Amino acid sequence: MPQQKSTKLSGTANAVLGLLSFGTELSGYDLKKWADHSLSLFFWSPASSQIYAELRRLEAPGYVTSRQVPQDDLRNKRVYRITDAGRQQLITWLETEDIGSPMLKHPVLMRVWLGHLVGSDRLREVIEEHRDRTTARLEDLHRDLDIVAARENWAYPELIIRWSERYYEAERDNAEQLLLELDAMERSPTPR
Amino acid sequence: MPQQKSTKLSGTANAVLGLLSFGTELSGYDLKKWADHSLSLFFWSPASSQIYAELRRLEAPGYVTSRQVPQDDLRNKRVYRITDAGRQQLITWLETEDIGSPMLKHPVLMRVWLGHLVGSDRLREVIEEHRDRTTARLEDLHRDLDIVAARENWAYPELIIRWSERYYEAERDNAEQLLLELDAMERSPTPR
DNA sequence: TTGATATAGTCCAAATAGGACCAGCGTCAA
DNA sequence: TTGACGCTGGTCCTATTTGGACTATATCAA
Repeated sequence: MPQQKSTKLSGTANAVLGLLSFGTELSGYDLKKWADHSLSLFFWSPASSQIYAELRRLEAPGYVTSRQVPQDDLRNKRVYRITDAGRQQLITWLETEDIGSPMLKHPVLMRVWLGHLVGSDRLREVIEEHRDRTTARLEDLHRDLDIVAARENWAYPELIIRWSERYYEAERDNAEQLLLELDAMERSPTPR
Repeated sequence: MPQQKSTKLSGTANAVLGLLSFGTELSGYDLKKWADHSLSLFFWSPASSQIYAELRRLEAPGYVTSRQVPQDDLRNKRVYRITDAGRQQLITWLETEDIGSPMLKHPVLMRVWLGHLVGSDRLREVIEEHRDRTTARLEDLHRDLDIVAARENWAYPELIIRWSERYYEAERDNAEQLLLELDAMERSPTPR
């Protein structure tokens, strides 16, 4: 019976527990794919090395269990499953950890901010590309929505996808507006 | 004459150069405050230890210069100024570095995503608080806009603030919509 | 037959966060 | 007037996290 010492878990550790909390058994590799696909919409996606490290750290206090699955005669993979203690730990974290502010890391806005160094043609190019990539992303999301909506017990992830759709729409519109304001700036008597 | 070896600079290093590129001489402490205030709108704000480390790293290849400023008889501070080489380095970085995707780290959405563990009252509470904090932030931003608009040479930062206003408005509306969808979910025949 | 892509990881260096600590000064209240 | 607290201006240390290089095998396509 493994002791669950109340070691503070990092955000990444709890994110991994979160992925496992939907019930399926997953390998580190699976977790990375899932994270890229779902978690990355609203949180970062941890590096795979980080995921493997967290899994080992989660196993010691008994928050997850693992077993070997033979793949073929030479290889096997290790799949992980959340335990009741792990689920409880996650719930406690969700309820007690205070909720920080959202963080945004936006390379396009970084360019705009330093517009005085960039040149407005290049700037416009960057923004237009961002707008187009956002629009493309929006279509992917719409496909994801169908997939997620079909599953049971996925009502909350579905909310996330709907939220993301609205988020990307706003992003696209904001890019458009930014282009308009750039036009206006260039026509106005801003001295250099 | 310091050699500027073309050592790759980290994102943080370039962000610091960016802050200095507006022309004023700044101490590490000033830079941290500025970063918290402006950079944090669309990029993260580096830890102060990180800022001091980057400043030392930027001085070696001659991207910034520094001088001591006596404060009182016992203490003095060190202020930094960007050099032409630094400005050129920053421009090169802006033009050649490829532009990654925006990254979002959103603790509120994390809670929503794990809604099956959280309980819908708590969830609603979290979202409402987020909406209110966003609204408050919006007012601060509006004040900042007046300050920034008054300065010359700050047209691009002004664009950023306008962009952020639209961003926070969308965030507020999205939170509101999320609350509506939660209501709908609870009235619908979702088992458990 | 060669090469690309997917699976399933490990390892390491460098970047980054974040808190503890230090010191002096100013201010406000008890 | 003494103490508490906060702001300025940092340093130092540890833990976290990233990201790339590396190892293998299997599978599919040109």
